[in-house]
Parts: sequence; structure tokens; C-alpha cells
Amino acid sequence: MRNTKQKQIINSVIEQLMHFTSDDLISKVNEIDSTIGRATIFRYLSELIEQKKLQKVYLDKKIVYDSCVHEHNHFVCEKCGKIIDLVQTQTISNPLGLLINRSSVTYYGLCDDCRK
Amino acid sequence: MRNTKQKQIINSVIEQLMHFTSDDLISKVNEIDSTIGRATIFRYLSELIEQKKLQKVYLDKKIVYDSCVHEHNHFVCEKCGKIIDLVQTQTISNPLGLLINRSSVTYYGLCDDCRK
DNA sequence: GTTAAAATGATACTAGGTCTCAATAAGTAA
DNA sequence: TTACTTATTGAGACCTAGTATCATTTTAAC
Repeated sequence: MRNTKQKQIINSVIEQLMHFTSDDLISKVNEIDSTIGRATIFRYLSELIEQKKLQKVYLDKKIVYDSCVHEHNHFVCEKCGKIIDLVQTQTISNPLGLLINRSSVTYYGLCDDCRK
Repeated sequence: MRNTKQKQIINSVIEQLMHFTSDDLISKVNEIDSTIGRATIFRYLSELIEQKKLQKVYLDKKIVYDSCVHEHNHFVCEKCGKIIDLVQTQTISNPLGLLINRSSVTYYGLCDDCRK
């Protein structure tokens, strides 16, 4: 994996952001260097995810990239759209003043048939 | 809301399916009547979701529609792609022989600022 | 420097939709 | 039963969030 000017710029932008959409990233990168193409940015995002340096989070209304890669839950404010990372101790017992209306839980693994 | 031939056909297909992607639905509907357009199907899907007769579920690799609308969790087999609805009692204590590798949890609600 | 492989940017294409709009169909009222 | 009004439809353009292709750079190892 080669160290390029493009990757350095993309890294410098990501370091400033906790959660971001691909569009957020593309526009901030292009403010610095407008010749960097979308394909390069998406390609590098995929690499970072592969390397577990970034996590892709699928929310109901949008997809965000998250620099926090250890397992944790997310809280999404349905009014302002803010995303808050919830680490273990904060999960349900709400020290952040969050009003939780609903939750979405998905488990990934192997089903009975595929374990055989 | 008018009762149309199109809605009847779409309903009859949905009744046969537990979880389906929009593509699944479109092709099965078009097997019955190939003149029914994509827009009609997506429009009606949105209506059904609005009416809480259907739930849209965002998984990492695909989006599925789920006829089970009460709050529940999902299990996705990472090998065969099967989706299993988990009702309360099955959640973690695994009577279905599932091997859970990871989970994704998102809470939706109002943050501290938006509650004020 | 040379050179070979990796990376880039332009561009076309994809999935899963939404939007627009003229044409059609549903259902009520006469 | 016909007339009329308004909802619904289908075609097609457009959108978001990407992926694939490929000729043209660039990197970094010699």
C-alpha cells in the first residue's frame, strides 16, 4: 500500500471528524484539493474499513463512517440528526439525558444450517 | 385511498413473503402483471410502511422489508444470508442454534439538546 | 535514472429509490 | 348509467451512495 498525497489529505480530513457521510468527506477533501476524484475517496474508504480503521454504520436515514471502531452502540437524535457513540456503561442507563424511543438490533453470525 | 388492481396484486405477493428486498417484490409482481411499474410498487411500499403494515430493515449488505412489524431483533446469517426474526425470549439465549459473531445496535430518540 | 506495479481520475454503470407529469381509473353524485 | 372529480398509475428523468473499467500517472525499489 503506497503512501500518496491523496491518502494524506483524506487522512487529515478524517482525523477532524468523528462521524461523517461520504459526501461530507468528499466536499472537505475537495476544498483542500479539488482534483481528488470520488473514486479515489471511496476506494480509500473501503481500504480503511478492511483494515478496521473505520467502521461503516447503516442508519435508517443515512450511512455514516465512524472513526470509533471498537464495538459500541449508536444513538441517533430524530430531531437534529446528531449521532452519539454509546460505550458499554452508557448504554441504557442514560447518563447523557437521551430519550430513547425505539431501537434496532441486528445480530450477525451463522445460522444452525450453516454451522453444520 | 383507492383499491386498485395493482395494490391487490402487490398485496397478494407480499402475503407470501416474510422478508423481501424491493427487487424480490418487483420481479414477483411483474411475473403476475408485467405492466405494473416500479414507481407504483415503491409508492405502495412507502404507504404500507407509513401505515405500519410493513417495516423496512437496514442490514449491512442489503435492505429488506419485513411483514413482522412489532418490535423485534434480527439475526442475519453471514453465510447463507437467511434472516431470522428474534422475538424477546429468543434474543440472546440462543434456542435456535445461532452462532452470533457481532451485533449492531442503534437507538433512536431525542438528545439532551432537542428535549429542551 | 529505470522500471514494474500500484494508485489515480474520468467516466460509465449499479442498486435502491424519489419526482414529475400526462394519461387512466376509481368511486361518488346525479 | 353516465358524468365528473380526484386519486392513482407508468414512463422516464433524476438522485444517493457507491463500484467497475481503463488509460494515464506516481511511487518506491533497484
